[in-house]
Amino acid sequence: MTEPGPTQESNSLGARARHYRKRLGMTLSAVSAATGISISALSKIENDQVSPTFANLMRLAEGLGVPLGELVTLDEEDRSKAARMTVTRAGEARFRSTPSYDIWPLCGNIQHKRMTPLVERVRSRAPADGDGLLSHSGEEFVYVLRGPVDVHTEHYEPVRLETGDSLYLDSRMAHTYTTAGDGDAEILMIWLSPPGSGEPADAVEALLSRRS
Amino acid sequence: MTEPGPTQESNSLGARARHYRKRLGMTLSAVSAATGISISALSKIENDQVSPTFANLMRLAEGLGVPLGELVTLDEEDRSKAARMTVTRAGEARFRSTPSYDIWPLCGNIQHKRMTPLVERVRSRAPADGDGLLSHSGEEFVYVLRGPVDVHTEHYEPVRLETGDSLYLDSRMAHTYTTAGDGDAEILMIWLSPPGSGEPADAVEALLSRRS
DNA sequence: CCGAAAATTGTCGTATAAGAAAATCTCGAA
DNA sequence: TTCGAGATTTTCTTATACGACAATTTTCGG
Repeated sequence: MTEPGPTQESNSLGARARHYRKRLGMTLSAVSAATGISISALSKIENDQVSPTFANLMRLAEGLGVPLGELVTLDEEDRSKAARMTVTRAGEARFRSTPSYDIWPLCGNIQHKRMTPLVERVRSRAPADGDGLLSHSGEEFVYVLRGPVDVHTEHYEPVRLETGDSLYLDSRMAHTYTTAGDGDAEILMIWLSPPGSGEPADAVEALLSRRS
Repeated sequence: MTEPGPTQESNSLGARARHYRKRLGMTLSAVSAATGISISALSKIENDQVSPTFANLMRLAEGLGVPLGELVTLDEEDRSKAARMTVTRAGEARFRSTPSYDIWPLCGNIQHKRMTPLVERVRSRAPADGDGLLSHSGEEFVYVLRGPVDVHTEHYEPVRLETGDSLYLDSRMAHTYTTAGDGDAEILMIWLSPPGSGEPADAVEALLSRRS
């Protein structure tokens, strides 16, 4: 029965569940396989036709790779921004450097952005060469422009990335990058500061100072 | 041991529920009155004899004055222990497509990431070719892997990006990408969803769904 | 327009959560 | 120790989520 739709509950549990599923490009049957919940039950959950049990909520969060708190919590807070668009040409970025990296912050002239994009040239060949493993807040995504690159972390075995490979990691886990080939490697990194930590206006400076 | 006794949380839902109730010095019947949940149901929940429905979880969190995420989420150690990393090899990503783009979501299997990285192959040569200008919430960063690419927006003149150029834009401004060369172009896009999207604005979904 | 995949809706049997009331437990006071 | 009143747990019955299957409907690409 289609309730007159008091509101298009964009923040209902079902809407969030669907959101996370779509985000992974998964179908209901894929989620069903991943969670053990039947397709029909999933459909009813996403359409808010049932009130799922806690057990199924946990399975669903697990299968979607979303923290349970995230799945059930309604977020609030809408921030507005003035910034609209900025372009950085190849080679136009301002150059910075640390013992282990040459860094080109991208799109630095936009003010209210929450992601911090950088191109880094990796010069060191071993973790000890430069700064060692570093831990900081936030998350980072890395796309290898010119590899190979080795990723060293405190919890995983080193991973070798070739050109075109990508990686996503929780920055709180200590990590560092080294070049694994003959010459320098080059990576594109996008760093995302945690929600509470103000504008990443000086994010690059923070990174640079941490690394000195 | 001398456990100071301050909130040694068991990671059981019932234990947490009981803890929050005790902290308020409330009795089961008081909570029942505050939440509308029967006393017996509350007792069973606290003893982990049942798997409460989502409806009751919300009422319980409300009545206890605890954020729902807090009530259902395991403690901090668990959260940080989920030190996470994921790698996607070049060409390993799942393939999706729209009339104007071929899309490879990257690192789709990591838990709780806030950025959504994609590689997109841009096929359309004019904004009208495909989806037209698209507006959604959040921010996006684009790095051109193989150009040239034209960026069309509602407020700016079209911008031509060559290989290695990058761009940062407020996704709420309608925009689209077209290839400006002979063949297809390829871009790396990182989309960042807003902290609390009152609007179900999922870029992947928006891109994948033909129109909206 | 067509066909295939995905998603929704409906039914039924089963498992189990919710609610009401009775049974048991706690614990302070006489 | 006993008593008793509130607090909690344990029956019961009822309500409803779940899984399986089937039938549409919707979506989306060709």
